[in-house]
Amino acid sequence: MLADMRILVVDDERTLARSIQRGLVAEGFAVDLEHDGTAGYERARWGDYDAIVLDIMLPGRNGYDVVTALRAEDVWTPVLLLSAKDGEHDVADGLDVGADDYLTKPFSFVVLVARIRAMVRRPATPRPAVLAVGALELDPSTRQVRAGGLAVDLTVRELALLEYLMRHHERVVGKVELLDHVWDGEGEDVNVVEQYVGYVRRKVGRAAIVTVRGAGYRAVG
Amino acid sequence: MLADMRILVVDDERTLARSIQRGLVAEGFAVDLEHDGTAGYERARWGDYDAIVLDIMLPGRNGYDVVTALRAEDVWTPVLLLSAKDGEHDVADGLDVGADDYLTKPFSFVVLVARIRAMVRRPATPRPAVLAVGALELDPSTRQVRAGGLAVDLTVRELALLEYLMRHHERVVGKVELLDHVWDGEGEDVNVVEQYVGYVRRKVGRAAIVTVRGAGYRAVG
DNA sequence: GCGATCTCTCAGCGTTTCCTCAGCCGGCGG
DNA sequence: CCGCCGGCTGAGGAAACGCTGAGAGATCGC
Repeated sequence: MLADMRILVVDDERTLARSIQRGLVAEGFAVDLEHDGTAGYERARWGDYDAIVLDIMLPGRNGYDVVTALRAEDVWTPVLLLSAKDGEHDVADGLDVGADDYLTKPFSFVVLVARIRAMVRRPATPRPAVLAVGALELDPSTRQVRAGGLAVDLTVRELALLEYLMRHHERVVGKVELLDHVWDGEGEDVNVVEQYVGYVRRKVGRAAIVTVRGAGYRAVG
Repeated sequence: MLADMRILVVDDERTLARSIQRGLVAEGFAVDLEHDGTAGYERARWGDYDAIVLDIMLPGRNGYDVVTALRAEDVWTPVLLLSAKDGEHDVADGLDVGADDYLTKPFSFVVLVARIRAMVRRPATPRPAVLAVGALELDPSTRQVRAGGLAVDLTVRELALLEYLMRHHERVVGKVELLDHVWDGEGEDVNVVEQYVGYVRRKVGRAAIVTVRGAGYRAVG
């Protein structure tokens, strides 16, 4: 079952990288090492791996960057991020950006293996290039938005807001959550969110975003 | 964000359990203690916790056993296992059986807290998407409720009440218990509960919630 | 430097929601 | 038969919630 599972490990702490490699090899994986972001990215892009273990803090380009770039290049190899800190935002951001899982250092080796196995087992869900919810379409790469076929112009904030709502349209998204992810500020007033929901509604149509009183908003197109 | 995070700690080493409790309380969690597997299981099953810290070696039933039983009962509260030995296999077994994370004793308290936070944050274990009791369906993520197929609109309080009743539909739920869990207030009047049961009944149908005189309510759909 | 654009704060408004109060109903025990 | 207790519900005021117009800084291009 593990025959021919190829894993790329990108971490600049060479001792740690080595020991991860040794451990994974003992588990039957074929493991390649890389020690900086740029090289890691190139290798991940062409290397045909089954999984990538990626440190966030890296020389060259950081982990988020590498994942974003890979996903933009249509490389959907499962990525497990290694994070030195355990602040909430970096983890959430990593997952947002297209990583599949994460671990906080220091981590247990057994857990690492379990996570990798789970990740590989689980069918990779390539994110579609453009988001579509009902009559709404949003292409993150070109920043173009169409509502019911016709193009609308959104400012940066408006777009970020709509994109987040569309990425999570299957559930109700709370205002504080939006504040966290779209405004990445802490002590702000949720009224900004309301104001911007208003702006977006005026541009894409009132019905595209429904208010769920006491809970938040939901994109329905 | 930590407001109202309830944690159950099950460990037969009372000194250790106490000190974990003290530490977690200082971190802003509400913590209950239990010292053997059987009691721990019962409490975990009914207690509506946000996370469970569970020793593997326990009198009564062991940790694996408890997790397995909980998962079988459809309780998906995140579980962190505490293992005394650090052979790898027992840990892997624990994760296989449905635990979310584990720590080997002795562990650092900071790590424990970080793991708990991570566990609670991430929807690791698949919680079944919708609750269903008789003709009632409730989807917590979209906050949608259907009674006999047709959608009904509930306010925040009404929804919380119905959700609690549905999550515990196999037994009668007392008014004071509802006051505790749905209103998280102390010295309130149970009349609020009666009032809201009335509201919900009007919306989802009179028969969905039966009154058990002198005892409380029960969701039957 | 100056206007245009964008972002965010503030205050006010109408509406919904929440909770309290008080009266009502109905079963049950005396 | 009557009174009591537990449960139910209509009414209404207070508070919370969500939306929006106005406008002040900030930023950017010209």
